[in-house]
Amino acid sequence: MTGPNSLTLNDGKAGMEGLDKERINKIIREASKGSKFFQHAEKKEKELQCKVEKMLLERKALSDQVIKQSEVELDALVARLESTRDMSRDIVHVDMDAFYAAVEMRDNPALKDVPMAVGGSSMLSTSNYLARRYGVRAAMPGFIAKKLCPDLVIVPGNHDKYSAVSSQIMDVISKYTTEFSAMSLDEVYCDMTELVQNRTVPPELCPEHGSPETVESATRGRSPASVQTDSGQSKSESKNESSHGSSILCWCRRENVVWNVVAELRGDIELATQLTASAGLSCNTFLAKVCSDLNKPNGQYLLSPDRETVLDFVAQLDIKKVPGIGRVQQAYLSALEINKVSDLIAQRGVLAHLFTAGTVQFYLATALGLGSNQVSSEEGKCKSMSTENTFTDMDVNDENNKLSPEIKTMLSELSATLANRLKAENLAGETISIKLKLATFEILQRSRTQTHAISSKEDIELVARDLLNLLLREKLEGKPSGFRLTARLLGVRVNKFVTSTKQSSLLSFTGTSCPSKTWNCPVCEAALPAQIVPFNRHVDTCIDSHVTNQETCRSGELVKSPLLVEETVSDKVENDLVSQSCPGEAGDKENAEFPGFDHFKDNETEKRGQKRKSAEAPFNGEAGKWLCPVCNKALTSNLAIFNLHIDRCLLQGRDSSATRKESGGPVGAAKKQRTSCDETITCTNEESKEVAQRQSESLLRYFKRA
DNA sequence: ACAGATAATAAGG
DNA sequence: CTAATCCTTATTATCTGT
Ligand SMILES: Cc1cn([C@H]2C[C@H](O)[C@@H](COP(=O)(O)OP(=O)(O)OP(=O)(O)O)O2)c(=O)[nH]c1=O
Ligand SMILES: [Mg+2]
Repeated sequence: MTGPNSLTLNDGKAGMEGLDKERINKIIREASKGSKFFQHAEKKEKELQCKVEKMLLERKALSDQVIKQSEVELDALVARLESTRDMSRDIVHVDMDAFYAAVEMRDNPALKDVPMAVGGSSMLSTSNYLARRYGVRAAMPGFIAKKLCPDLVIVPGNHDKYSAVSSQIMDVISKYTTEFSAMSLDEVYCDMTELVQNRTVPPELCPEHGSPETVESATRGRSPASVQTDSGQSKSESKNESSHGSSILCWCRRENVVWNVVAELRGDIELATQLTASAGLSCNTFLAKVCSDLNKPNGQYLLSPDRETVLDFVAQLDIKKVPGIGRVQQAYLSALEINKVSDLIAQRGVLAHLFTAGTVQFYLATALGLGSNQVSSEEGKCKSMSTENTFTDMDVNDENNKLSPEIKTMLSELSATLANRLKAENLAGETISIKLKLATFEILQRSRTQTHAISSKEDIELVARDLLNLLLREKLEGKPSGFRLTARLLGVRVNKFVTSTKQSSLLSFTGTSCPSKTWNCPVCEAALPAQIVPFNRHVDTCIDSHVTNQETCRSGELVKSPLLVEETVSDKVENDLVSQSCPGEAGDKENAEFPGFDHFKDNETEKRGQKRKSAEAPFNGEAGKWLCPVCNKALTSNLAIFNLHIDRCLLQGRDSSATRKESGGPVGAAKKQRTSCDETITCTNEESKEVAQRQSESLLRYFKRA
């Protein structure tokens, strides 16, 4: 049972039909063997096979009776799904052909007739159709592609250029409909319903049907089920090849009008960009997407909005063609001898016991050819932003088990670029994650939700470095001294964005302003002269008014705490920073652990120095220290560091109480990724309402599907 | 029971 | 000669506090 994995060719992509898969896989294998990547891929493959085996055991344990029973129960769900079928809209999926590669070929005619790919020797983003004949495709390392096709020309990508071209494409589409949404630079869903209605003419005015006879125009893009003998065939066929203009004379029938409109759209895209697009025409996003692949490149495929036609169409589909079914799902399903979409229905009674309710519902909806017919409308807002870098293997820890300088530098750079990108979109987020890919290709991630949204380079770096430190501690546990954790990738992500009015609230004290001539007030953002006493006085009053005015500010109590703390600061912890003061922390004594705040050391001394002179103490009336409301330790009165400490402390509290609880008794519960479906569709009487609700909720979710 | 946080997995371009 | 991306979203399981 060796299914497809990262070590074998993924065909099934447009332009990759009928290749010598045998030969190609041999070359890939040859080029890969022994590498760390290969070893990791093998490991993952084994793990997957293991899970598949487990599932098969569960499958074996199912009696025919139980399966039958589930089938009956699932039929209710099928009926419910069926009742949601809506084929009234004309949904189109537009997908540029070999997009990046096509742009490069357009701009450099020397690349026109050679196999080429965009990317580098390490990784290709995509390839042109000539290169695909050799098995060269996206997500393949360039050096392996070269072995498959020694004449392959690899050109570096230019994302900005593709982005600009993408904008042109969107401009063209916006002339057709306002209801469209871009899934990527080269993919768009459009709702053409309205346009189609507007451009449909009455039969008596139809160029083709002046007379009553309704002529079905068959084209290359006709669905198999509806191909029939008709007179318009040759005309439509040739039009389809040429790809622009209206290929069908008839403008009185819905399907023909969509066909013509989309042909026109694709023509306009080509006029504007000199690039070709393919399109799928159907009644929902799922079907449209599948269809857009069928006549690639530079073609279109229409699937008639007819229930039987749709059912026949999906039934014969290879399971892997379904968007949402990737290599893992395929492995599970093919092990169950489910290879076509029709098998999903046939084996629904089995699926019910092996997959989650959501997955079963997704499968059934798929088999019914159902999908979302809503494009655009809501959201459009991004939910996370991340940057990551791959580098030659690098030690994470130095000889003292501190973060190595190289890693710190990486983290600093990543934080900077991420902060810039956040700033460009005026975003700030509460959750910071780091990602570490070890030299073994194993991926580790850690995240922490702060009590406030942050966006500055310094804030991001501060939290990210803390997370990385904690991860390092964790991974170093029980390891002999001298052990090095070595990584090949480091990444930083920010999510849980807050609304723009809520962001830049109290606590996003940006260190960026500190070295400059002016400092920005973290509350009102006013630029103030870089003098500590007046600055702090300003911030003080700002915070006071802010706290009282904004009860919605969830960090309000944390902000107030240091202000309300009585002057009980113990002087024993002089220069403490966060990690030293947190309970249970083996603290780093270096201030250098807090990047971007070196200048704060100066500020601290400046503050303290001036405080002795001045009666006006910033933030609190005492020795430049605040008390952590959680652990009661005295801390520097640096807002960012203070907040980091609190976030950490809150977490620590949770963790340690959890540890206490757990250590009291045995903790069991084996993990189960695919739960058997006992609490799902199968139910009786009272539970049914609840389940129905859960299902209809997830129904909505799953129906979005694109 | 529910909601939030976390970490891993899966999938897509 | 080496070399296996980068970015975004969703789902799932588990654990936590309420
Ligand atoms: C798979 C992949 C795609 N891409 C980019 C490059 C592609 O040109 C672009 C669109 O992806 P696709 O639409 O999947 O591929 P394509 O447009 O190159 O070819 P076609 O549609 O004709 O099959 O996405 C990446 O940048 N990284 C990746 O890992
Ligand atoms: Mg494409």
